[in-house]
Amino acid sequence: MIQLTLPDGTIREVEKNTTALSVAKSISEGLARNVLAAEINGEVWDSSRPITEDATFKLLTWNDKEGKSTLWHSSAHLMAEALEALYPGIKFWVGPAIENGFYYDCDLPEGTTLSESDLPKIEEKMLQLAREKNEYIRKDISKQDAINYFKNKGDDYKLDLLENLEDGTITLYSQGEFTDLCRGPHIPHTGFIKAVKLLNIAGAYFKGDENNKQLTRIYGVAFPKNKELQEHLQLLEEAKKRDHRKLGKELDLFTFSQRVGQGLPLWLPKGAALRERLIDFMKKAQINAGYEPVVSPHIGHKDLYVCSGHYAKYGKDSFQPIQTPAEDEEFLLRPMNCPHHCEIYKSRPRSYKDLPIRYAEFGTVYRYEQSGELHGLTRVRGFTQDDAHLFCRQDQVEDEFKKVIDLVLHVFKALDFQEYTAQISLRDKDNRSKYIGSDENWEKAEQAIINASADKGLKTVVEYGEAAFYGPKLDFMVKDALGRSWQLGTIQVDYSLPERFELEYIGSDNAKHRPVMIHRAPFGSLERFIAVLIEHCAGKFPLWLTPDQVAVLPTSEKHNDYAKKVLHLLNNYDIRGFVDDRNERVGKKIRDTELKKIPFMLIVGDKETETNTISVRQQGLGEQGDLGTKTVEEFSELIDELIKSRLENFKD
RNA sequence: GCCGACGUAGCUCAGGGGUAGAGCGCUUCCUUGGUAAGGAAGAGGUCACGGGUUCAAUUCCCGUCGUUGGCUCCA
Repeated sequence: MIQLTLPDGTIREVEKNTTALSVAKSISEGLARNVLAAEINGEVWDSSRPITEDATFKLLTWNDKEGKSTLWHSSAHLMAEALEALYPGIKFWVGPAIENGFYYDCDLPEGTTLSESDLPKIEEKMLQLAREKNEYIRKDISKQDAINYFKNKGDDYKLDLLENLEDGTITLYSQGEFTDLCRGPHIPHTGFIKAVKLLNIAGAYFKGDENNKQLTRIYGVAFPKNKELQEHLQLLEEAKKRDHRKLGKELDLFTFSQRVGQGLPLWLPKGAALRERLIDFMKKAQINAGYEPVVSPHIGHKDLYVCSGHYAKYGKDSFQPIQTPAEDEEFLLRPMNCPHHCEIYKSRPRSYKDLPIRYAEFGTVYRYEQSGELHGLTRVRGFTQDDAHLFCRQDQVEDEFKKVIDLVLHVFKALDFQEYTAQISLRDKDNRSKYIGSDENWEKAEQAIINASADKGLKTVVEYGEAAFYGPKLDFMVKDALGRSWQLGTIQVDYSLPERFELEYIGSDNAKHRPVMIHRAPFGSLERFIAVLIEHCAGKFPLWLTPDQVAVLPTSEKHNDYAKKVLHLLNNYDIRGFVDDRNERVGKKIRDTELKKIPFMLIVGDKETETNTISVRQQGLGEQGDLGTKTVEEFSELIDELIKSRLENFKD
């Protein structure tokens, strides 16, 4: 007999070689029908694998993350079986479960190509095979036997995998007609897979290296119930509705032009105004936080970027240098603002009493992203960073970090980002040769970030080896309403640039010292930030930021003049909007305004004109939205109140 | 850059070897209407661009440009 410790701490005595599945059956048949795998001593196992010793024991179902990935991994095998049946001679590389489904990389027989129109056929084959309820059978195999098997099958990629595996640890899994090299685990049989959707086909380089052959990658997702698939598809639909490219067009915020060039956004009046408001908001906060605005040009001499090291690292893949005709000098479109700010720092000698110095600039930078990398506003070739560089003493790093964290949280509050995590990126624990700067300084800087984050009560994740070569950093990840994660604000310590630019200050000991530099951008880039913001709020921006706060709706053309007068008054109170003076009924105007998500509708007709008032309706609340009749002044107080509750002044 | 898909009116999209259609939007007219769609008429397209096949191409084929999913997840 052996002892199994269940998650609730109870201990169950069972026969040696019992399987998780039979334990589940002894609890309840219903449970057993839902068991996908089991966690034995913290390792995910097939539910049919005999347990030979005392262990902690947990059954995994669709409700567990590991249960889902087990089913998806098995679905990848099922897809491979279907592919092999439909395309004999196909070869396979790897087919893992991923965050939201699975994929398999494969090499199609010579002359065969796959397109999305082939996917339904593959899905159908998969479901047909699933209904056969074929068991996933695990088999230990010697390395030599495995090599022989795949050599015989002609599966070169699997032989490549086998090379790196140790004899004695190798297992095969088979279901139906398909056998794969696999460490498992898998679900009991294919019948658990009730619904399958293959999502797209993509090229993927063998081992991710563009010098290697490109394989065909098929992405899919699978579920134990058809209803879950339908829900998943609905979620994808919802994501499409929130897509910032779609909403950006609908809301007249930005556009792209083939003539101007790909990846170069054009901001339309409404988008530009929204952007300006964000910039003003940040400028105000930064002034309060002791930043000094600076301005520098969009190009710089090549030598500047040779000095900073950016030329060596990015020069080749960048926009090519601009030559001057007479002097034959070379200039680059700036890919970063920091070198310029270093030169501003260097413009005169600095004393330790001057530090910290905080230079801020909404600096537009240009980077040549590969055409395939471009994506809406999140990946562009010209963008504006809310950049600032802090020059400080080593002993000031922690305090500066805390202040920047405050600033980032100030931004998140104003824009209603409630769910965020902070990632602390530190050096690789083992390999320290790739980092520049002294061990001692790194130690101090890493500790400073950890302390500052803890002090501010941030939910943090520490990632070793994710630091930049020039220093550790703290990145803020924001989740949108659909749970997708985006990296926005960033704070990075830099030991490299002060070195390269030979930045100095005179210490209290009258000797020269090197300052520490901190890069920080709470928005990251305005383009990317606005994109994420659009998706986060589904186009319904906070009141202080939204392009039109009100629509004035006259009930008939007779009241257009009064409506214009109202708008004029509102403008005097810094409230923005427009008059809908179309020749339409008020019901139509309300409907259109509701759909455009404009926060307030101000209806004016005979009554209002006579009494010099407006009838206020709030968007999105239906009948609840009727706030009654108000004077313009009363309404403006209401707006002020609403904005103030969200937008506090940043206090240092 | 590479692999796949897509490109038809301002927007969303249908169509298909015989030179084009819907809804919304826009313009004009009728209506002057009170909290989610009043009615009528009209203007708008070299069907991304270039080449080929054909009596005939927006439709089929090739190329270019652009957009888009992916190219990190290692049995």
